[in-house]
Amino acid sequence: MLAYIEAMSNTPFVAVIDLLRASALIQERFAGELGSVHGLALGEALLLMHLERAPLQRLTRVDLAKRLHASASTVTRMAAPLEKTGFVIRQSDPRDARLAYVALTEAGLAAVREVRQTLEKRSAELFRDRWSEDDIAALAHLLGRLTAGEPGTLV
Amino acid sequence: MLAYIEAMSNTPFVAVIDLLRASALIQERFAGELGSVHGLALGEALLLMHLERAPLQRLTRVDLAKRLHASASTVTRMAAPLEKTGFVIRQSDPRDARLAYVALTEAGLAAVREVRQTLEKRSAELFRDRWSEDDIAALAHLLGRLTAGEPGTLV
DNA sequence: CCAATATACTTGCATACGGAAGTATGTTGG
DNA sequence: CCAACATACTTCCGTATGCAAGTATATTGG
Repeated sequence: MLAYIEAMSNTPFVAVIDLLRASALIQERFAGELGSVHGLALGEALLLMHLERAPLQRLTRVDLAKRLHASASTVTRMAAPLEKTGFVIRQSDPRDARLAYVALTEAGLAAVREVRQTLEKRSAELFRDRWSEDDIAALAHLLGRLTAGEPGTLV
Repeated sequence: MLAYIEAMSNTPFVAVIDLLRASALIQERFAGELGSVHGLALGEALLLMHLERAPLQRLTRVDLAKRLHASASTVTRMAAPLEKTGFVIRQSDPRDARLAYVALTEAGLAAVREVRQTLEKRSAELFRDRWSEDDIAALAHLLGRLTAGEPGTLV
């Protein structure tokens, strides 16, 4: 009862805690199939999805870092194996030699489209039980407001 | 426009993607102050909060692992520095010698209460702009449905 | 023009994580 | 009773991450 009262008076905190728990749950549930079926980590999939939605389907490493909420060094190291697989290639900017774009290849585009389908399937399964279309839409809308200020689009 | 149509027909996917992004955003924003003010990582704070809400304010390592969506080895290693700090102590079960409880100490209880206050403040700030009480409550309720099956209570 | 500063990226280092293997204890079926 | 299996925990190993430092290029202010 006390927990209930406390929860009612601390709605933002409850939302944040449940959001973190839901995120961990989703990552746990999605990572396995993503790795075994597509050979990609969740982070790599998100990286490719950002590229897919970017102009010219390419982004600099710092832009990717901001979109992925990761450090620049992490992006550098994430790009290396994807480059080796042939999903991305390195491109330089003739006007600014500091920039090293991570650009999606044809193979990468094909891969990210398959990955997206897998993620869509699993996402739908997540709400299969006792969730109305309106509930899901409401959740998506509210979460969208939280991420409204973030750079980049993934869907 | 195409993205808009696609988004509308893939609401579960949109919700999942935005949930992951919101989670990364929150972790990024909370981790700094949590570390500098309380000397704790976000994961350590969640561990202590689980202990605070558990019966006898203690849990076995496997229970903690389930609640934290972490591996058993991770919990073992997370508990070590907390034990060194004096926030938790190791307890054994007289009936089952395999069990090694992680139990909250008085110092740990004091620490987790302060951490909780910090998290509550930051959580409130997250919704300070353009969020009505009803919006926050709706979000908390929907996220609560996602984590309803999870073991343990944090709020 | 150029010195100072800012930006983009990479690499070294310390830390954190999951999975597999190992150890210890508990449970179960014959 | 005890052999086979299950459970709880720890340690080892490979991998991933952030931060700080280093390099290279671009921009800015005098």
